[in-house]
Amino acid sequence: MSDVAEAQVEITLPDGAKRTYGTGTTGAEVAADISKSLGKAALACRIDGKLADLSQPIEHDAQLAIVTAKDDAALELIRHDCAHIMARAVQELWPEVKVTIGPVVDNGWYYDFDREEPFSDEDFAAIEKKMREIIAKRDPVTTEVWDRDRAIRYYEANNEPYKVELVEAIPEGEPIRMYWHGHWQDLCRGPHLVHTGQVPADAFKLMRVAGAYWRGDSRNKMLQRIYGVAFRNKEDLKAHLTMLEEAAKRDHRRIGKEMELFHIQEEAPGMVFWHPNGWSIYRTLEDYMRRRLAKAGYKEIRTPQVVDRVLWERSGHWENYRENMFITEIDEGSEAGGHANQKRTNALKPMNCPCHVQVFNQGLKSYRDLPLRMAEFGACHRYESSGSMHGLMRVRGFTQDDAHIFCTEDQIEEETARFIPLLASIYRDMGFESFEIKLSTRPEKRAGSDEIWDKAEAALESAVRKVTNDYVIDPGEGAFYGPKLDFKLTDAIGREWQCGTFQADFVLPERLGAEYVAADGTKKRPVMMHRAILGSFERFIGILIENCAGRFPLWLAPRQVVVATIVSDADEYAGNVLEALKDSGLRAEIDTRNEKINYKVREHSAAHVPVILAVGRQEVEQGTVSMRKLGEQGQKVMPLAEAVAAIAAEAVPPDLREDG
RNA sequence: GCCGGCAUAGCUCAGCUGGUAGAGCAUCUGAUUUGUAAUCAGAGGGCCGGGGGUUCGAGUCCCUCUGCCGGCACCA
Repeated sequence: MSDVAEAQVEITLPDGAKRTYGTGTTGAEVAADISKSLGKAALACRIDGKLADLSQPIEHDAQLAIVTAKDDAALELIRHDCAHIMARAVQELWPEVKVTIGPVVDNGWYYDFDREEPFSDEDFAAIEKKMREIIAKRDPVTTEVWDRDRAIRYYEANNEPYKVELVEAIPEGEPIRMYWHGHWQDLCRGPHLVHTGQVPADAFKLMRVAGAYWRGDSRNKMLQRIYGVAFRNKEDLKAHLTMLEEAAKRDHRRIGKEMELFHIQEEAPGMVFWHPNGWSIYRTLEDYMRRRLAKAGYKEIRTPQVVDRVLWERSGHWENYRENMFITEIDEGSEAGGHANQKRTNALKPMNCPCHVQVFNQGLKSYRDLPLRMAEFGACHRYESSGSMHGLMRVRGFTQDDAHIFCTEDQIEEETARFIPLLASIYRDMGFESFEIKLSTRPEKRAGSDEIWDKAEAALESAVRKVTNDYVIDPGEGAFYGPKLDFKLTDAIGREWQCGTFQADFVLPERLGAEYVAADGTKKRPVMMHRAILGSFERFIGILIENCAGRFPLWLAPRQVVVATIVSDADEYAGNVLEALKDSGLRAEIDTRNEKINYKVREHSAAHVPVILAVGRQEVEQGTVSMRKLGEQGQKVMPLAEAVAAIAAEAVPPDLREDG
């Protein structure tokens, strides 16, 4: 032991400087040694790149970096300590509450508690106050590594059953780290700040309380989760709260109401009533997709929405998906006098694939027909659980931009390679520049031989690589019937949405007996590729609304132009302007109300109308219009024909533009 | 489905500890003919989400159903 005590470690700092200390020195000591101010500012450290407590002894030569408030890691530390400080505050206020886990999440943290009484908004104020008291105390944060039995006994003695479970779950060989924030104790991986006073007292806020299952399993008890946000300083917190307000303003449910796009009502939860403005967007989008798919070699079809259970039994949906299906039962034959009350059970289709196989199965298919790309704007219904519905984003009745590609195993790669650029181009046209690709590979429980999985996974991956090396693999996350690619796009405020998908299926063609005649004259099974780009029209329009905050690009805007009169003497001329716009295929409306032009401009601008053409006496005399574009200050007076041509040119859908 | 919250005029919301409803915007009517983000005046408008209960009396308290909101779970 004495050898060790005398031994020295060489510490290399980020600027390359080397310093020598006794073995077991700590980051705190080194920081204080470098300078008094650094010693004070130090929050934590990195030992050989790994974030660690300042109090952690350094036993070997190491790279050491001191983490201060400027460091990116500081935020995470602050949030993590907030979680502990909040848990301590809660237990000081209500000692009977049992603590569980409290990780850092985007912008803040949460902590799950087991408490009989629900937390109320009033409780939040009390908890925040208590947290500030704890911060003001500047209680030191200390840590020890305990052995498992001791930790378990400790938590049993303290009546913290969840902590006992957590300790038991820590894998052999991993340290069981106990932390104290002052007198209050928690099990934690760490690292933590040096003392509670390093958390800014004015830069955190408790946001909301929500239910959450213990360990995320719905069979377990529901706990109460308190979410909070924390930042380096008051200004950042304020900026974040402002950002949340801005995000709320682009909520598609709110904009949908304001712009009269759609509504949903109690008698049809999760089903959309599209209003004229919303339906205009929908149809414009559908027309666009129809052109894109036709150009990409897809044949559009249409299949029934109500189908006998027999088909669902054959496809496997009856067994695996029934609880998500709308089922109808009707009496047949009772009136005809035959067998009374024969029941026939149908289901509303939750997916289009079985129907598409039926179309494929009509007539004998040759290998020369493959790949066969069968597209449908398929109206589907799924009985989604009541708690999962959300505006247009998660509904029970929706229409997919669905297609199935029937092909040979050898064609999977080529079809994948065709699909990805099509998807990218469509996303770009919709205003989304970037997206992520995820490859999900074979799960434990699966159908199909290893050979075919090997082949399909390799085909998907190789096709992706032709486009980009920027993709992630999610092992074991594939469907039981085949591997898949998922595509996630990023919207204007940085949120990600999974829309596109490209999935191989080895099972359904088998179950529904799809086959083709191969070149050698034998019958073979095709592989089926399920694929969608938008996902569903409903959800995608929801995403579009939030992405542009209701200010649609001209080609998608439901009302492209409003002609607004300044004086009633201009009414007749305004009518002519309207006709000219409509003749050019533009969606235009006229506003001859007895209101000031200020009023009209304000109202139509608020409604996100892209172009307002104001006409007064001057315009009538000169045959001009005064054009005002949304988002721009001021206006331009120009001859009517010129204005119409300019607007019409801008309103051409992106796939039909000359400049491509 | 689970936990918590919410449901009042077309919209956004107020209505304290129970005493048969109120504002702004919108709508309608009238005046005003107006030059680029709100002209003025007046009027109409509500089974207070549905059902049940407590009470002399319920928008307000209790139970229940439905829907919505925030999460969680789900999303072969």
